[in-house]
Amino acid sequence: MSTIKDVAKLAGVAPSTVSRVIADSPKISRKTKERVREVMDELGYYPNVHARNLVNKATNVIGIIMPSASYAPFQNPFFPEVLRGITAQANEDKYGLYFSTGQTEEDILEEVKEMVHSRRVDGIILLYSTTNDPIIPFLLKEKCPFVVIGRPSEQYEHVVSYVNNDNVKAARTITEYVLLLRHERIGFIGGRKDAYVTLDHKEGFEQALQAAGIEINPTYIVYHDEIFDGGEQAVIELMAQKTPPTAVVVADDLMALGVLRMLTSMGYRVPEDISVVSFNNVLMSELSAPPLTTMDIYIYELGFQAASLVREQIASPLMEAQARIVGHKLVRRSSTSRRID
Amino acid sequence: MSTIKDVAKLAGVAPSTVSRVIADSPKISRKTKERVREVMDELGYYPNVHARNLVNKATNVIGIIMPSASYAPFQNPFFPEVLRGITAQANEDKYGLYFSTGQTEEDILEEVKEMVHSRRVDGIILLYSTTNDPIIPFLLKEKCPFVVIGRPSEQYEHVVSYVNNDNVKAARTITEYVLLLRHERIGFIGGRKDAYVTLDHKEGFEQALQAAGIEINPTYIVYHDEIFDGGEQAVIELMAQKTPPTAVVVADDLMALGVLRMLTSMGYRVPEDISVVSFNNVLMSELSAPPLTTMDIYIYELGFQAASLVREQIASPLMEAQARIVGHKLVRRSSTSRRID
DNA sequence: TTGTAAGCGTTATCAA
DNA sequence: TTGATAACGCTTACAA
Repeated sequence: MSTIKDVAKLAGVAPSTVSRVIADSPKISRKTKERVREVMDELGYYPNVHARNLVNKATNVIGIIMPSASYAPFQNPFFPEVLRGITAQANEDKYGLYFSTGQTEEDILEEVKEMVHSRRVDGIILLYSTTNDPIIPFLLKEKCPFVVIGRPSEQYEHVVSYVNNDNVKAARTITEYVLLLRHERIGFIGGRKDAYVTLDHKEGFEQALQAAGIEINPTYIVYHDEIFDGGEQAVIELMAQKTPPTAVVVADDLMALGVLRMLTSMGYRVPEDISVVSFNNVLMSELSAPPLTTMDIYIYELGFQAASLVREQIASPLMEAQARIVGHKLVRRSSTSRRID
Repeated sequence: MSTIKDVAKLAGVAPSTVSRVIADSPKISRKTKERVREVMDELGYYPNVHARNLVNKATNVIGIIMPSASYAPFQNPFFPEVLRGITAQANEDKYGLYFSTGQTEEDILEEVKEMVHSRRVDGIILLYSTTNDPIIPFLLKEKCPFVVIGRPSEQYEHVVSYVNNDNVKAARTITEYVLLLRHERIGFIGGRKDAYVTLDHKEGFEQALQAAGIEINPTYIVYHDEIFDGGEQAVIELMAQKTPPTAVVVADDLMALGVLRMLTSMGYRVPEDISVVSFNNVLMSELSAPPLTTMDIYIYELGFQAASLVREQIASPLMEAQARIVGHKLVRRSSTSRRID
């Protein structure tokens, strides 16, 4: 494995000259550059990243923090899709990606500390957002550039950068759609209770009901973490009531598949007996029976924007925090119909 | 940000002593260790990984190579699941994960070269295996420890380590199952033609037919890359024939969902009119209508074993190549039934 | 335009 | 058991 010195010697120049050629410094003559480059090719020379990072105090690597494995994560196509967006932009920017492997929340916090203190990464993308996440204050304290996908607590709203959907609005809209279909008894199946997306969905859901003058029935509101089983559980809770809902708003497409399955097994027909809507528009939502009416939130774009925002944060560390809101779009399919009495 | 020198000064020892404390060298007195550790805590000291990697010539990082985005990748739950296995084992072993971001095959080869030459990683896991992949000879030439998930070409069989299923056997078994259900006209929908898993599936499929004394009908064998659409396309090709098959063996659960959908839209009933089997047993295969009979290949285990194998390769570079075969298991559900004429 | 030399934060060798 | 000191491979003043 050759070093900069080998190249220098063979090219008959000083190591610093080779370094300048690598950086494509304008102060080096074309002739020298050519000669040095030839030698580099000949030797198959690649700069040692560690030596380079050591002096540069930068790594060109972004740390990607996954939620703890205990929480829905990799099973849900949300993550692969957001990663696809991040990957595309990172590749564009010549950034590398370093992944957290922690299985528990404590693990992950430790990993983040290590990433930052050991200078493993120049910036971080958090793929989730929950209340009271100790990682956010930590990153803030360390002045490490980072972006959260989702949103921080109100407390940090103006100091941390994030990429999010307007989940309140999205939930409000999808609920309004259900209301327009003449449904009045509408259930809400939220995700993990400490995720901001859940809180925001609930807020939008309630706004829609209130605006329609419909009283909020707390027994119609349930929460579940687990991806399919959660949906199935939730259906039991909702449908066991004396006057069950005629429509449900579900946190996530995958959970909605669980809902569909349980409903079907109970003998309900969707959408004739009960309408189902959800969020995310992952591929699967189109293939279910019936295909789901769902809110597309442009997951790929969330990832793409997060990567581009973290690049900006790294480039200008003094830049103030920035929020980017990605759009959403209702995709009408066949899991919803007008209520008939 | 404090360095080893700061710690040394504050603790009243030499930097080399601090280094020994970090390594928990037995030659350092307990008293000194305690004092140094206190100071490290006080200062919030973390070793700089680049300085360390520079002298150690090791990184404790594994490179993960995804297939090019043009090939089915992230959409398919196979990848998240295999990653989950890798992550779990890597975390255990205190290895970090560095991801490729390349979008094209050339991109990816370049990235691999950079990873290896720049000493970014100690070893590599290839998440796919295709014929004529230039990455394998490259890694071999560089003597970089690596493991492929899937298998290398026969040419390299004894020199590269891999973790695979016995895909020939698995395909043979699932085909035999279909044969036992009295089907004789059986279609085969393979995946990407240059993937070894496809070749092996086909081999097993044909073995089963031959053993049953059934002639192989080339018009019953089709290939498709794209995940759902491929399944749908394939159905058209297969069912448009004068005597269409009464059962199909599909490369992948997701593709099978496409198959199911197209079949349904054409008015065929599954399994009454036509039986469908596939491979992988991803979560979704249980939720389809009807739930799929599929071959579980223990994807998580593939990832887990790959990570543990690459660790071994890194630890003993002279160790000879090793193959690990993960089991498989037929999961009978409702997409198959006895042929009735 | 190029070369010399110091320094980035570690670890390891050799003395003490 | 501990301390000096020389690497590791690169970048960047500062000189030339």
